[in-house]
Amino acid sequence: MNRTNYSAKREAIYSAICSTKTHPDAEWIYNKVKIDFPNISLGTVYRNLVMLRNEGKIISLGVVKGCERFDGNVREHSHFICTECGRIIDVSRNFALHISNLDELVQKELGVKVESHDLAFYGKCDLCREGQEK
Amino acid sequence: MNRTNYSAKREAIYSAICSTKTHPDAEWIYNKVKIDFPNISLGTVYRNLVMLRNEGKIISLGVVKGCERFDGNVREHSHFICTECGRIIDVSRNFALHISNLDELVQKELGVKVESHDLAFYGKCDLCREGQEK
DNA sequence: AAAGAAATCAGTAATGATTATCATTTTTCA
DNA sequence: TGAAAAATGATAATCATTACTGATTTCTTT
Repeated sequence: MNRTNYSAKREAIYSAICSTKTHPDAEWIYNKVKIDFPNISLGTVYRNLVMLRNEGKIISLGVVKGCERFDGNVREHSHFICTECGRIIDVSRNFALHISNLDELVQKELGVKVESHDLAFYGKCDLCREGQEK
Repeated sequence: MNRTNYSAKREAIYSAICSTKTHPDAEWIYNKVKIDFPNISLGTVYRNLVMLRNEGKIISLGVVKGCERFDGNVREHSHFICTECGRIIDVSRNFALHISNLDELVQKELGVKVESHDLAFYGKCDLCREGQEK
């Protein structure tokens, strides 16, 4: 198997993700890292996102409006996703107690191995609501 | 505003989605409808998926392995998604009571309008587990 | 410290799902 | 029925992501 070598770029990518609560996509991360590494390639960002995700250092929040979004906060927490602008906001209230025991129920019912779960809320964020005052 | 005219193809697309529990993607639906409408275009499928979703007759389950997946069952229910093969399985156990009251908490905390939520479980399905006997 | 091996990278081409376009066909309703 | 509106087929365009390749960096073993 391939080992993992040190990479300053990978560290910068990870730092960029952890530096924000915007749950960025590859392009955002690329532009952020570019400040310190002007010659970085977008392909390098994508390649390292896969590696960081496999290592469990970041998680994917899925595809929102065509772009995959990432989070450096790997502790269990829920998100609100605005269906209008695509903004993703952390829900600080912890719902783990409500859900963690459900994993076992799903495993039993379906005969599968549940490794994670995700609770997301969808709707209109505050900015989009006032933007259309409704 | 534009009205919505009758369309036999749209009905067939909706029927195709409701005829299966596989939570299909556009390509699957296209091939299914093609049996009865050999000249249907893939673009028509995509166009009608948008319309059916806007009407609330189907829901999107998000992008799994690069393809958006759809469900004709719009009643609240959770899904298990296999991270290996992309299979999506309905969870029959109803968790609505665990979650519905959380919408309000999220609205209060973030000042947003929550319109829906989604609880998904991820892991390895029975087939993928035995396929790698582990 | 230096060399060879392995991993990472930049730059660029390729991929593939989805969307847009437009001329033609179908549906609606007066 | 016939004109206006909506839907469609065929195809081109878009755009996020992946694959490729030769150069560069990191690691290991002297």
